[in-house]
Amino acid sequence: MAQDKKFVKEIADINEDFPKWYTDVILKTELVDYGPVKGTMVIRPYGYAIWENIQKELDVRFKKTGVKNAYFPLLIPQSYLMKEAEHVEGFAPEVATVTHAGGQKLQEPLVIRPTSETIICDMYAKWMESYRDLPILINQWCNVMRWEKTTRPFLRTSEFLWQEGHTVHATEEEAEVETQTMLGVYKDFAENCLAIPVLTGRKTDKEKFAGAVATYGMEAMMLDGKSLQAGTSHYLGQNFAKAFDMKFLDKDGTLKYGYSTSWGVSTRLIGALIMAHGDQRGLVIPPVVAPIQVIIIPVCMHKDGVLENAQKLCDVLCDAGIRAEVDKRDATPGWKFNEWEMKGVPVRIEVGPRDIENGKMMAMRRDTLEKAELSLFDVDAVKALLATVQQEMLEKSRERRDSRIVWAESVEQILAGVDNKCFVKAPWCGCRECEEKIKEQTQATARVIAEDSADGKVCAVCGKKAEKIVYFARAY
RNA sequence: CGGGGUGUAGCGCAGAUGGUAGCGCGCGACGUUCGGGACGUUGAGGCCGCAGGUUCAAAUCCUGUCACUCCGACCA
Repeated sequence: MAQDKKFVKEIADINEDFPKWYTDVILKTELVDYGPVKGTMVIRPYGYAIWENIQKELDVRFKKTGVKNAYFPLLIPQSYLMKEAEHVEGFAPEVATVTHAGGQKLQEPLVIRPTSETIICDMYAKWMESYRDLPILINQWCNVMRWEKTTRPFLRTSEFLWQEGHTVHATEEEAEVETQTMLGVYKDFAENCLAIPVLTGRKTDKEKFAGAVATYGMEAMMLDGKSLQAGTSHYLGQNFAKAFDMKFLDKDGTLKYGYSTSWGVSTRLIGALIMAHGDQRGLVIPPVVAPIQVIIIPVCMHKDGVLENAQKLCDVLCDAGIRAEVDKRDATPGWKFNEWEMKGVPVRIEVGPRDIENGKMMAMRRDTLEKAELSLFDVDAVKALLATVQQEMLEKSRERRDSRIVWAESVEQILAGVDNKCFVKAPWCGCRECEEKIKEQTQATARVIAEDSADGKVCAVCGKKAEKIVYFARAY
C-alpha cells in the first residue's frame, strides 16, 4: 500500500488535474519528448509504434474502398493557397512560409503544407480528362505544419503526422457517398481498433472546414467529459474544382467540373487513446494498436529454466502473431510490473520457478487489473484474453459515454450538463447567433448535428422553432 | 495580444539578513537480493537562464534581457 502511494505520487492525479496527468503520462511512458522548436514534439519509438499500428489498420480499410496511397510535395507555391478564397482565409494565420533557399530570396514564397488540397487538386486537374479517369481516390501519409498559438503534444502541435485522403468524382452523389463512406471507415476504426465510441455527424457551418460545402466529424469523449474531434470528412462540392480548373469530359460530351472530397485523421488519435482509456496508473492501450500486446516478466531470472521458459513463451506467442516481449532487464519484478502498467501493455504474464514447476503462468489484464492463471504456453488462451480486453474496453467506454449524454432545453441546462462532464443534446434553430451565445455562456461548442428529428422542439436559446438536434460539449 | 508564475545536477526541489552550492529521485561500480516500485558500500555529475551594475565578495541585492509555463481571445 505504501508503495502504491509512492507510485500514485509519480503521475498527477487523474481526477484532480487531468491536463497535468496527460502530459505527465505521455512523457513518463516515453511516448514523446518536446522538440527544440516550440510546439513540436519528438515521437519516441513507443509512441511511434502506436502510430504504425494505426496506419496499418487504416490502410487495410482504405484499400477495401479502393483508395491508394501516394505522396505529394511538402512545399506549396504560396499562390496556390490564394486560389480558393475561403480556404486562404481559413489558413492564412497559421501557415509557415519558406522565403529563402539556396542562399537567395525566392521569387515566390513557398508555404509548408498546412494541408494538401491545393497542390493535390492542381495535379488532379492534369490527370483528369475524361469521366473514365474518375474517380481518383488517393490518400497520403505525411506531416503538415500549422503554426498554432497554444500547443499540446498529440492534440495540437505545430507539426503533426496525419493521413489526408483526396478524391474527385464525376457526380455530386458519388462524392457525397464517398464522404460518408470514409466517415464510416473512421468510425469503424475508432470503435474496433481504438475501442473509442464516437459520435459522427455533420458539423455546423461555424465549425466546418474552410472551403468545404459540408464537414462531417467524429467526436470522442475524453475522461474529463470534454470532446475531442478525432477525424473529419469533407464534402468539397465543386469549390476546389472551380478554383483549380478540375474539368473532365463527361459521357454526354460536355465539359464538367469534378466533385471532390477530403478526409483525414492525425496523430491526435494517440492523444484520444490516452485521454479516453487512461487511469491513475497510467496508459491503457487496446490490444489492436498496442506496441507490445503481451509483456513477459520472468521472476527470479537467475534461477534455472526461468529465462529459457520465458523466452520460449515469447517465441510461441510471436509465432502466433502476437506482439510479445520478455523484460530481461536487471530490475525487480515489482518495478517492472509498475513500469509496464504505466505504459499500458494490455496483458502481462509472469513466469517464475513456481509456475514452471506447475506448468502454469499468471496473466494480468491491464484494463481491469484482474489476474488469471493459464497453462504455460497456452497461446489460444492468450489470444482469447487479448480479444476479450479489446471488446470489453469498447463496451466499458461506450457505457460510460452513453451514461453521460444528457438532454437540455435551455442554456442553463446546457451549462449544467457540460459542468457535469457530459455531452449535451439540445434543439437548435440553426442560426449562428444562438450557437455563439451558447459558446459564450457555457464554453461548449456544437460538436455534431444529431440524426434525431427536431419536430415540435424549440431552440434552447431563442425559443424559435428548432431545425436540428445538436450535440454540444466543451472541446479540446 | 492581456494577467500570473518559474528559471540552481538528467528530473523534482532547498538555499533567511551577500561569504564561493545542497537534498530526494535517477545514473555508474561492487556485493546481497528478486511472486507488486529491494538494500548496503562507494562514485560521477553544476558558467546557479543570459548580460550589465553595486560590493573586498553575488545563486542571493539592483537594472535590463531571453526562455519556458499557467489562465483568458484563435484552432484538427
